[in-house]
Amino acid sequence: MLGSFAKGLSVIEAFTAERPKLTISDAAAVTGLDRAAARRCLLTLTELGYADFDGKNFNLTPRILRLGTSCLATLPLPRIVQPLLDKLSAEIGQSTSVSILDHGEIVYVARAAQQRLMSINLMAGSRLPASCTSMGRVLLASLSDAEIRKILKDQPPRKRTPKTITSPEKILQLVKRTRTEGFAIVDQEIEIGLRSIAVPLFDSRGRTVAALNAGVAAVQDSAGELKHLYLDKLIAVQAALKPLLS
Amino acid sequence: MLGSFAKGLSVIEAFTAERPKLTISDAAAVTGLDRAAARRCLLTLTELGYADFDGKNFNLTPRILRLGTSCLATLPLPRIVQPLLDKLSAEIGQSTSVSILDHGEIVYVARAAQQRLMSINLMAGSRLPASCTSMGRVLLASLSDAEIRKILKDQPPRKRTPKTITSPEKILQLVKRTRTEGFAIVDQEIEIGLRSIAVPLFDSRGRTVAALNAGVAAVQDSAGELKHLYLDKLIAVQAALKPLLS
DNA sequence: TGACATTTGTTCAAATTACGAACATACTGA
DNA sequence: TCAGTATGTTCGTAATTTGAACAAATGTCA
Repeated sequence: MLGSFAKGLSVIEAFTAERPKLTISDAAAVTGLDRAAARRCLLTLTELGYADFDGKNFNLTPRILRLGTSCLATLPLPRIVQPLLDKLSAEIGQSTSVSILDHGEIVYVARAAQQRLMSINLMAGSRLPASCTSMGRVLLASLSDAEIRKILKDQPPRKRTPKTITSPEKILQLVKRTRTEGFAIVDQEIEIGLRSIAVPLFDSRGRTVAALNAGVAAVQDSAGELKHLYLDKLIAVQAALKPLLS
Repeated sequence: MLGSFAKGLSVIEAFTAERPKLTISDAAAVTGLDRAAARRCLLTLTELGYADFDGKNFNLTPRILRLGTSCLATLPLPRIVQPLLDKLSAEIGQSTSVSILDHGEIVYVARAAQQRLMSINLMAGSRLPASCTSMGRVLLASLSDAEIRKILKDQPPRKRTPKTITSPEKILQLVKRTRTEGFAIVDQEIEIGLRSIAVPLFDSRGRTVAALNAGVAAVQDSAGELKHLYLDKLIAVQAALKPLLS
């Protein structure tokens, strides 16, 4: 285990949208490193061109995107699903997305946006909690109950709207239902005004590798209508993609 | 300079779409590290959850996206430009994008795709050479001639299509013209069948911070028509964004 | 099939590097 | 202005990395 490598990575992760600029002390506080170690990491990042230093604050440069993007590029998934996603999105007139699971979070890997529904700007690489999203529920359904419980325990669901379900047992129940029904509907749990329906995407061997969803403005359709309006179309894409995914 | 941090980062960059899986020896060969060093980096990545090991090959996990995305999230740009980008794209019926410069490459930070024109799938974080793209020419125009020459020398333009201009002096001339005209048109230099027109995006102090473009299928409009069809709309967005960018 | 060659992965003492307590410097508020 | 606090930097010590040497696996030819 290369200690300084691990520390350096934690320093990179310390930069977020809320904290785009960090001083040495900031970085030390966020990462739990001492100031000297944080300084060494930041100086190294700067020397390598991954960060800038204006005499006071450090901030990441676009070069950092090479790291994350080298992985998105690594995934064959986006390229395979994007055409079908665009087609589906145009067909149903709604935003559609594909995401994968990373511990307790879903990570968007492809997206076909129709109009901006959400206050936050989702793009490939964006993350949302799995427990309160339709794609998350569908992805959790592919795990064992024990794994789901561990995730819900390690990252307790936060109440993002008054409708967010935060009880681990209730979520586990909903995930179990998703397992038998083959889809998940989430009603304004991530953001008021937004409902979504998701289905799993299977590879050719039948393993869940991703989730596909459609997001709909709450004013448009009721939660109950989502199934009748969109499930068939989602299932069709699911079937079309199955032989294409390794 | 934390050596093992630097080496670790180079190992992450060794993973690409073409080489999504690497053995220890592969990684060593690509990065120029010796096998022992490459091994330590890969094992560390695996231990931290950034990579998987199947007994033979290593591959990156979605967790890696936290690194790159923490930077995209860092940029206020995507969130500011996306709404106007969507609007522009719908208005002109063409794909539009915003990118920034990173050394000799442009990095997409936001995109509103209308229909897939290009064979490659562009998304936030994608990179293309600056020298043969309309946004790249516009961004290069904000640099000094010496800086441009250095970039063209360090990363010699590759012929991507028969129409790609690769002569450094010819490119410099085109960039100079872009400087006076305020826009750039590139005709099938990045991919046959694709033309594009770009303008710079200025912050409130008048500094070039990004570029905005529209990509058009070559069958639709001639290169000459691009200016009359789209330049006004691009300029309008440029003006609308100027006070919004710090 | 077996023996040789080559490639890949792993170990460990030597050498280099990182660590962090201590020091210096820059703020901050009374 | 000055004490108090927070932030940044240095340097001897201690831990980590290094890479040559070894072992294991894989490929190849008779």
